[in-house]
Amino acid sequence: MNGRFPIAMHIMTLLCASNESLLSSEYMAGSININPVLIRKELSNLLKHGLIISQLGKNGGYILAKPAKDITIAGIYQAVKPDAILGQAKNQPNPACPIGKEINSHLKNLDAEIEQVMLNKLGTTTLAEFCKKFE
Amino acid sequence: MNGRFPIAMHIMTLLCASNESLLSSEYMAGSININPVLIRKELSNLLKHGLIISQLGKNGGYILAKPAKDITIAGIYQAVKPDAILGQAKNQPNPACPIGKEINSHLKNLDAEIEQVMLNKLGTTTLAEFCKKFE
DNA sequence: TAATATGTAATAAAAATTATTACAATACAA
DNA sequence: TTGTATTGTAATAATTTTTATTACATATTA
Repeated sequence: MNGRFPIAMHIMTLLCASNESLLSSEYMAGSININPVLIRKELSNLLKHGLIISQLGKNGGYILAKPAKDITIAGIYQAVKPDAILGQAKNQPNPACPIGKEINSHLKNLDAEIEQVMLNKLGTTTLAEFCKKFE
Repeated sequence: MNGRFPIAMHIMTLLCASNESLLSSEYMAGSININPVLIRKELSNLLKHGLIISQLGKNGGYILAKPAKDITIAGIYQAVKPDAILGQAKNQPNPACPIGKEINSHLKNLDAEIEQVMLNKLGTTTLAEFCKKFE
């Protein structure tokens, strides 16, 4: 996992706290202290996942696509989740080894199980609840 | 998360399947298809965590430190787990922003909760059970 | 029509991961 | 007691991934 989830959470929290006024990528980059282009890339992704809405042109910016009480942390995680939460080996194991031959498929199954319990847990908190912590 | 967990699992599974005969780092590197020095680094770490035992010198190698039924996947994960399973932002958020100022501590709490449910789940499977899948 | 945003491509810089080389220390076996 | 195979680890190089920057087309408002 890289820094995408913290960035996505930061973006969503800012938008939640903005109380439906448009925020610019420049403003959010200032809060996160990161390059505006990277933010816009993540914003593109959140947009694609239907979590936010953008408005082009002057005075444009971003707002949440729906009420924060209807967005769960799980939904945000889904938008940025890596292929394998438990990590992926870069090299193909030796197919002549009885363990090496099969291990990737077993690890993949394990990964799917873990992702499920994570999503269950992350699904119990809404963005609105998370945002309340900042009051 | 990088490739350390898959490597650690591969090592532990090989040792479990070896039925208490010593395996060399060279042999394991061949199954995993990775550089022997990297394997030895991970072996050092597993050693430090008390999961395996090494024997120096000619005909040396590695074996499990205890029966595979007494080792859980959670125990293996603990040996290689990253600081933050949900990822860490590289940059310090803007302390002048009310969200930026606090978000890291809230994300850290969230991370701890998620790690706990992961460990609970990984704790329900032993290495012996995982190893049985390969029969 | 000027100004201010989003959206995105191309590229550069930095950081992290993985691989390699080298060699000391140890223990077995002939 | 000497040669050999193995662990253990440091130093360095190569590769890959992540993050930052530059540039600019497109859209919208005033």
